[in-house]
Amino acid sequence: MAATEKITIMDIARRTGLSKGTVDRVLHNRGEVSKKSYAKVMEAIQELGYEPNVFASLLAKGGKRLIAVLIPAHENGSFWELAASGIDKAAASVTTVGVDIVHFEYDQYDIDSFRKVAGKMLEARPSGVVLAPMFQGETESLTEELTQRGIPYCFIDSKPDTNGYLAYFGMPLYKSGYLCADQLTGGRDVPSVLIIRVRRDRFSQSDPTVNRRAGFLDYMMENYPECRIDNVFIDPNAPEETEAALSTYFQTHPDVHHVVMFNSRIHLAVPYLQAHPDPQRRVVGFDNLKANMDALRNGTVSVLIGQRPDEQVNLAIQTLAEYAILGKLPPRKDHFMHMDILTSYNVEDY
Amino acid sequence: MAATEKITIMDIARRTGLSKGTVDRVLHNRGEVSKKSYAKVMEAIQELGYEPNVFASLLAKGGKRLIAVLIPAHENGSFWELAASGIDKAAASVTTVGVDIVHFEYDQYDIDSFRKVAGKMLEARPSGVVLAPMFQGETESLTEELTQRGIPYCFIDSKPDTNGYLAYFGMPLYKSGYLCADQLTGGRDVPSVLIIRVRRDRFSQSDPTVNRRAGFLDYMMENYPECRIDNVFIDPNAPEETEAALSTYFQTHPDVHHVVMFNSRIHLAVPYLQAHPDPQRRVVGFDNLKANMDALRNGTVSVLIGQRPDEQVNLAIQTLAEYAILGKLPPRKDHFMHMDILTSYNVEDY
DNA sequence: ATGAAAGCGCTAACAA
DNA sequence: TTGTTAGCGCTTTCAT
Repeated sequence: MAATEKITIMDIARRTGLSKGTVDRVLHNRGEVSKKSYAKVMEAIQELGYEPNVFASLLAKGGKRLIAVLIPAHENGSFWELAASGIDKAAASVTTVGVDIVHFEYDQYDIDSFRKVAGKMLEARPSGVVLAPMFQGETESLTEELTQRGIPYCFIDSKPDTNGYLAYFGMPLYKSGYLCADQLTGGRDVPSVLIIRVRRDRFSQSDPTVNRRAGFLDYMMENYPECRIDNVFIDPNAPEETEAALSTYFQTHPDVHHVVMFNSRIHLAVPYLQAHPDPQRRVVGFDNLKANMDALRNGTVSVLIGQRPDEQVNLAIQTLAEYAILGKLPPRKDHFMHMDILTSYNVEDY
Repeated sequence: MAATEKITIMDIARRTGLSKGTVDRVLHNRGEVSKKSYAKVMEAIQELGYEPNVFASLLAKGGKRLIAVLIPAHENGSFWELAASGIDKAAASVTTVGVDIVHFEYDQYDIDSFRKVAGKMLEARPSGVVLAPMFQGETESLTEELTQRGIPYCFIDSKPDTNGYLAYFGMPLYKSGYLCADQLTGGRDVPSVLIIRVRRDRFSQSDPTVNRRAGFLDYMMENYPECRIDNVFIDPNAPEETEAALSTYFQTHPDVHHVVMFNSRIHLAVPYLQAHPDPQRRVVGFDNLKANMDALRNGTVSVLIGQRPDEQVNLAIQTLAEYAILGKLPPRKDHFMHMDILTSYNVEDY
């Protein structure tokens, strides 16, 4: 696997009758080299099978590279807090190879904050950036800017329909809805299902869960077309209202035992569900927020589908680091992460 | 997060009035240093917050470090083939920091082959070794030898009751049996269960699945004590016999719809099961062998519990590499991996 | 357009 | 026991 591993720029300098300096110049295309010398060097590189020594290069260059992570601010116990936690993990491993990570946060409901923070981020002149596409238009102009500056970037969580990104790490959304339906029904006919939704999402430009919902509904349509599917909308900022909404619903629909939520907020329904137990009930939600996992443990939630957001940012950072430092391209662009099925029996080691 | 990042051994040499050489000596505990100087250097390191520059170190050292992986030979489509596949993954990332990986294989049913291969492995003078403890006694003497030579080692898959290892990566076996039972029953009472076992395991000194079986039986005892549990033994090398055994069993027990196997060989039962479908049947097995995953896809197996053996060896190698190169100790010794629940709906991105 | 030379921070062999 | 020194392979001025 390892080559003879001895050819240095000195070897190729000698071979071409040029100097280390010139060789270096062609190696980095920094002009100031005659066509002739350029060709000679290139040839020698080929023939000798020269491979640069990363350590020497990095040592000589000195300094550090910067990788920026641009994601929504993490309110406590939110999905993005999980994602942010992947930063430290990545930091630990890339810091040893001379790259630092800066974390930029914006308000995911405020496009201006995104613009502002994105600007700040650019000023830091990062060698790579990890980002989650929240505002479509703004994301587009940002990536254009990045492309212009030759700064590579990775998407996590979801990705737009563009193509200039270095890599993407996320869950296959449509399939996650399908999986969710299967876990909810347990593969058995079910007469009715309640979908709890966050009111805001109803009008949100880009509801990240639409694809997931589509997958869910398709599964139901294909397997249990008779199943009745209800929707209840709640407000994440008004717990009492949530309780009231669910209460009202279940009073008129005591026969509904299957409950599902497509975003990471199933924990919002937990207080009501826990206060009104139903031995026949089955509840499925998404993402391993602490509150969700607690609900799994105490039995209020049956199954959680997880996507390791921390691992997503970790991988994105690693990919960027390898590219920025070693010029190593990832084997493929799109990385659909495995969907983890969590129950009370395997949640502990997650 | 990033310190001023400028302190070199030269700084600490000046600070202590000693020379680079001496500082280097204490940095690497290579004796030849007076207690006094040692203390001074250590203090300066603390105060200045010195952190070695990996690149410079690696550049100066030159050459490569070696990490050896010592696991059973991987017959095609076996569990150990999966583990072995983690080697390449790890290789790709550690090779850039100057470490090579050598893979040693032995016959897991032949203790002599283990001895022989272990000897060869030692001759390669690795800086670290990854191993799966198959033969208890031999493993013990090998680890003693490694300790003597100051070579760190990690266990994967399972681990003995010793303590000198750098880290361990594996599935929590007892809990995996518990989880398995829950997936098999779907949390509903079940009148009877068939456990398929490999005959050889019956007398095998160290059946890796005993703990798993214990977890399974405990779950059943606690939740469905009335459930009848049958065992059928099969021979992995005699497919017709397997078919016959299952056939005989199901002829006399047509009412049994729940089937489970605790090792990675559920695929051995697939031909029979597929030929004799039962819409009520539920089958649970372990490990993501290709044949098992195919059975998941075609519906013969309902659930597979996976432990990412490739990830286990990858992590073990990474840990060893970090330790061997950077002297970085892992945050903890024992790493119980998450148990993945695989169904036909989430098997694709695994 | 090209060459010479001074490091980058650390290791290791040799002196002292 | 300690200090000195010559690299490791590459980058980057600064002359030429």
